[in-house]
Amino acid sequence: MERGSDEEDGETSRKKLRLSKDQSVILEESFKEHNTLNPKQKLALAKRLGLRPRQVEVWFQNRRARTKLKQTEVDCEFLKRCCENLTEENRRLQKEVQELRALKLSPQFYMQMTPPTTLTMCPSCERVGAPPSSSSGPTSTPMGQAQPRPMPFNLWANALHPRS
DNA sequence: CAATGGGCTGGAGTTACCTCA
DNA sequence: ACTGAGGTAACTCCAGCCCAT
Repeated sequence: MERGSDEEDGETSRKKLRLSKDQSVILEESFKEHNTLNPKQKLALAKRLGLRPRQVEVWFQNRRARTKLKQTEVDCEFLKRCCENLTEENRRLQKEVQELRALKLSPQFYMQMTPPTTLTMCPSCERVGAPPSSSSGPTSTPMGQAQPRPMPFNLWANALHPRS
């Protein structure tokens, strides 16, 4: 790698060059095609832009860094939304647990209550809390009635495809 | 075949300069 | 005119890879 190259052609201080609009456009286009350059491509691009190969190299390094930073921000937003969804889901489940506990304590109301929200119909088998046809295995629960509960929604899928 | 040293490259972090509100 | 913030070109340092010895 070229090091300390800013004093070539007698310029001792590092002068900051502002790339022209055209140069930026060409660099961006090139970056879209491939975000790294082999030495040949670098040389050709530098020649085309009237820049030193080192400048092209630096531009690509910085561009990759910017891309990564942006992606990190996007990922961060994504995780934040996941967290919010999970918090909300947790709140709901806590509430449901409370309701179920209340039901257990007062069985006289049991028959009048509508089923709790998370005991909704399984989208695949279309049953409400019914056991699978085969006998219950080692996963059967103490109550003997709890079933594998269908997931209300897929958090990751929701976060990934919020509009679908 | 494994070890080693040198050259090259990319990533991460930083600095210096420029622009603009 | 001055200033602080943000953007970015250019830098340093380091790690990883490849290749010749």
